[in-house]
Amino acid sequence: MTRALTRKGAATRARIVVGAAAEIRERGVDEVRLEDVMAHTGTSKGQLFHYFPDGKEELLLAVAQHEADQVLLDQEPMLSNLTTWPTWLAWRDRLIERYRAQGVKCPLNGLLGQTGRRAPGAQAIVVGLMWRWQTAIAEGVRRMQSTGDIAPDIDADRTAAALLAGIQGGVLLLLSTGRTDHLEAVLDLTIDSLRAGARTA
Amino acid sequence: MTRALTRKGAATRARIVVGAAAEIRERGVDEVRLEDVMAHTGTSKGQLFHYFPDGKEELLLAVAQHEADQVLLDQEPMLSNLTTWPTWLAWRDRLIERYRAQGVKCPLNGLLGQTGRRAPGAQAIVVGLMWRWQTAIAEGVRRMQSTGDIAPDIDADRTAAALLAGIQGGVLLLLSTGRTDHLEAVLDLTIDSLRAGARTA
DNA sequence: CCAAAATTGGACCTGCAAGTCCAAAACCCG
DNA sequence: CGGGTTTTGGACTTGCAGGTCCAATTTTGG
Repeated sequence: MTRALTRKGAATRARIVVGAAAEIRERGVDEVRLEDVMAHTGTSKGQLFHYFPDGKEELLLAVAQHEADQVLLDQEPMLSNLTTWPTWLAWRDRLIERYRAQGVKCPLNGLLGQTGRRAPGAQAIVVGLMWRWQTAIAEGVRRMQSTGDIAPDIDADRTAAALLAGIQGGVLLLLSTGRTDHLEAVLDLTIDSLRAGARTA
Repeated sequence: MTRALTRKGAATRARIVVGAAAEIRERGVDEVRLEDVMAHTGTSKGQLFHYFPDGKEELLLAVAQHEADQVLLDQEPMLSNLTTWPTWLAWRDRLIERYRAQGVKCPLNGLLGQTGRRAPGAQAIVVGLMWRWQTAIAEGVRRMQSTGDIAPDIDADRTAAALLAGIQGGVLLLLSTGRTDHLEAVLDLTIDSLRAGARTA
């Protein structure tokens, strides 16, 4: 079934997903036609429906998964190693740098706003992404607590939830305003707050 | 020009905007057809294009403005009177209650994600909303500083920016997960942090 | 090297939703 | 009341994007 994929076929499929993802990031989900994807990836309509029998919806789902994975990969290796303050700051810098560079071209926006409504599966992908993201942050907080760098009475999960929300909102506001002020404020204030608490313990 | 509106005409126009807004909140921007609006508001195509000559785009813009205004109105009178801790908490409760009730049906999502790309004017509306929102919060922080309830060394604008981002992200996550956990965490942790700082001053 | 299966190209179909048009009805004001 | 204007209804046009189909070509495995 899924085993019916030649090396060449797999390559084409991947090319379509990556190309479509780029196109969508650039111009938004509902501005991208299948024809655009075809042109941009050098494929034909027959190929699109060969690799994605359910058409656009299935393609969007694949793109969503691809983009979601990418979001977390971009934060490595910091995100998985939030064990010292320098790492936290490096993570902070990476986030800001990444989103500043990317500007208005946000994969998440497309995933959440548009794809989410259509494909029920996309919802699950986003939830999965957020869950992994938040878990990684919470894990970081706990490790810092174990070394005494963060006060033990802090609720790691709740803090991670708030920080994640702040990041998402910061990115969202970046999309509207074009500025990273909000994202920076969230990260700086939250991290400062966590550091300040350490001495209290 | 705009004065060529009979009392009846104005009523019809308003009915269209309100009805379209409800429809969009319920089912998402790109799931709502003009025909749906017509059915839901008891109007004809002729009327739609009579009151919104530029068609769907112009209608969406009007809806966006309407929804944006509504967002802030829903937070009154608390948002304009963040002068005591009880008011802050009441504001917090109102926000959570409102978004919990509204669930996945979020006007902002539609405005930002979909409308934003299409109509350049919608972008401006969202920015305006965020600006007013953030300004109101910052004003609240400053007033609390003037009464000594919040530490004077806190950067009101930056704090407001972070809080606003947190709220937006919290709502965004509510859309994906269906839970208000993130929103609550942001509000509680931020407000607690502000209160804790007071004694330091 | 051959048959079966996967891959590819692109013409064609189809449905739908935005937008156009105009004539009928209601309304306003002197 | 009466002429001009606004309001209303709904049939019709149009373009387009997703999806179908199939025949040609390449690849694979034995």
